[in-house]
Amino acid sequence: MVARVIVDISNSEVDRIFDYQIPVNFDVECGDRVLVPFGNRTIEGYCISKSEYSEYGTDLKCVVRKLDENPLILPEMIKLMSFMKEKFFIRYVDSLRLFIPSKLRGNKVKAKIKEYCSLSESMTYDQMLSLVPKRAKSQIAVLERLKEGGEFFTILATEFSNSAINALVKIGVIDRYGIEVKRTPFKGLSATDITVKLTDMQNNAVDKVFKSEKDVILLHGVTGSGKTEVYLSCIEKVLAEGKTAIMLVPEISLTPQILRIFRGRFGDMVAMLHSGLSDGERYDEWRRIYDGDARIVVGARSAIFAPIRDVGVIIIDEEHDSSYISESNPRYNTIDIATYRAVYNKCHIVIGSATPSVDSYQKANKGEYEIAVMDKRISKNGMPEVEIIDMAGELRRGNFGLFSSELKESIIDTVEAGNQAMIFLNRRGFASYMQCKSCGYIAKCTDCDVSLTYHHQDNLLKCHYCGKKFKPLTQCPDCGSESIKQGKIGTERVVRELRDLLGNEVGILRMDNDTTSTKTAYLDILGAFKEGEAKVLVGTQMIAKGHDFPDVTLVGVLDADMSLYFSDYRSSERTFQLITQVAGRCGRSIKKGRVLIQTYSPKHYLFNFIKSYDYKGFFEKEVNNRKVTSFPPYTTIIRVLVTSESEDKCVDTAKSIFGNLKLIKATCPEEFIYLQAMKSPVTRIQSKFRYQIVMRINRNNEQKLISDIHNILDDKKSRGVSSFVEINPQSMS
DNA sequence: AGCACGCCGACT
DNA sequence: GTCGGCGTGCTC
Repeated sequence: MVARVIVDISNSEVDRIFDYQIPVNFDVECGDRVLVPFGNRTIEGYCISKSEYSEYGTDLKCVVRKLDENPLILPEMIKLMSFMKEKFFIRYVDSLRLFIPSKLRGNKVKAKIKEYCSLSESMTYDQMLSLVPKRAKSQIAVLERLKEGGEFFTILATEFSNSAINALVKIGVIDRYGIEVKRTPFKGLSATDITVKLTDMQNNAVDKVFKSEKDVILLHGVTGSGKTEVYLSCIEKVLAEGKTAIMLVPEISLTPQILRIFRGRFGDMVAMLHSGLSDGERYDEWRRIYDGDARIVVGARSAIFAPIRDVGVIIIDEEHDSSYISESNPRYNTIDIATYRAVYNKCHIVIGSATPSVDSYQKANKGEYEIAVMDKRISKNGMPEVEIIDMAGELRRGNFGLFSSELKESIIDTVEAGNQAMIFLNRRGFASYMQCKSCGYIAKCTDCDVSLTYHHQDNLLKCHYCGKKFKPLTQCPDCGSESIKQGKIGTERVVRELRDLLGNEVGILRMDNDTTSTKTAYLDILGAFKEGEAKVLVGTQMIAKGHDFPDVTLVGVLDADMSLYFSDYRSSERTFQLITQVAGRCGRSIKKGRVLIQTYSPKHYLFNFIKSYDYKGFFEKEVNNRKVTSFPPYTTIIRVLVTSESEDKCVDTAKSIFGNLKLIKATCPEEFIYLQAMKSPVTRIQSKFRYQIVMRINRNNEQKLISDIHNILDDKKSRGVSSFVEINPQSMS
């Protein structure tokens, strides 16, 4: 027999099937991880199929050995691998690497061993007592304790002295040995069981999910309408049928809270998978799923690749979130992967959001997706009232501060009433740039073509693209002037202004990329806020999603128009989603909430839709805009990005690719709405120059064109230059 | 990816 | 003469 093998080398040159002879002394199964000779070395590979003979010939090398007892790659995942190659042009190996924990590759797996103590089985309890000196009180106490059952050494050692335990081990009365323990993420996390009776609205949604003939059900439910209960109910239903479930949330920071709820309902049947786990934790959780011990997987994007069998439902919460689209290699779209798995498992996908993406809502409108609507909050209060504050008016009245007088008063009132407030500003740091007032010089990164952000806490200028740090400007390096201006305000500055406003006694927390660098930071900040240790939480978009704080009665949005005028076709959509999501953080329980939005363009149509919670109105307007301007979902944007440390090489390669694309365009000019080559908006990142070719094409034969583009890039690749394709990119920097 | 093979420059 | 630079090609 011949094993058809993908070798574990991520390079397009070797991303194809190699045939190997299966020796007579052992067999190889599909999905097995194997060791194979390759050139003059021996490497790992994966058997993806078997065959009687090889088209390559008879001169085959032999598989050296199998690396695991059982096949690691499920048949479903081998099929998914081919799908990912076709749909996203992802290399076979890169897919396979997504399917298994990195620790397995190269046999780096080490089970976690903990020392365990128990009474010796070779004698009776009385015999033991006779061996222990009568006055050795603590030794006897240890025996008493172990009579009830074995215990981990570390735990035993906190209750009794080390020497007593060791003495008992020495005389052979108790055994001490290593046993394997699973590394469970957030082990100590308290479980909350919130079993509640579903409302009619929720029941209808659940019914719709299971009755639909369509694969995908879009659950459009306003913030606070109880989508989580619908998810739990769907999962309960499929578990009862002996099936399993996958539940995805957009951000790692949301996993603890959802895990808490899931553990409360389903116990340790729940496993968690995301990139924030340690290698050991990830391996153990993966193993629990693979072995069938865990039947529900909760996680971020990558959890869609969990090795789970008999999937009964796949749930994607906050469906509109951009984190579901992988923007770095390997690039894929989670909803497409989920759809593939759902079709394979003959189950449904539920995608939920208060603010669905234009793309998904359009599909629902066209009948491609089923739609279930929940338009009322669970709490009787209804949606919080939204007020738009004209900051230009504030300026005219002589208020040059960060907060409008309305917001200032509201914050003080909220804190005095014992409630909590959230202040949202989607910009971190203290000041977005530093500029010389006399000559206009702006501090820029040496490796990237971007201005540096000033961070007050560590008194440094930081590059938000590459992370490089610089000394802050005290004097202009060009003209020597000492008057330096600080650019737009960030979250750090907001905290300082709040301090001035509220004094030192009121707790203020900040949550953004800078304060959440450690593993438990999210939990610490969110926990402290939930406990009421702080009255105000300041944050970037991190605070917008999913969190449920019953005491929050005020949400303030600063600089709401900042993302509105980005030259990106999705900026209105993103602004609408972001502001609606933050607004939804308040007034979720019995207390009434209030939302204050500060902007310099209060007349913008978007704010009317936000104010009246009119998603449909927003959608109609937005989709019409996209139609008349020929933007997605009516067209597809393709961007080819070429980067190199050498600007000449970069330009040469980009020009050459552009030449080929113009030839393609000549054969079908009607398909192209736009085709241009240019410098990338950020011309250099991490010392690499960036040139791009952007095109907008009709949305019918796009897959063929994208495939051609990939072939062109393969053809034009040269040393020191890298190039890749992006479809409808989230950002164009 | 790695490793071998191969063809030109400056060195004990 | 030859050690070593990295361009090119191949891996069942």
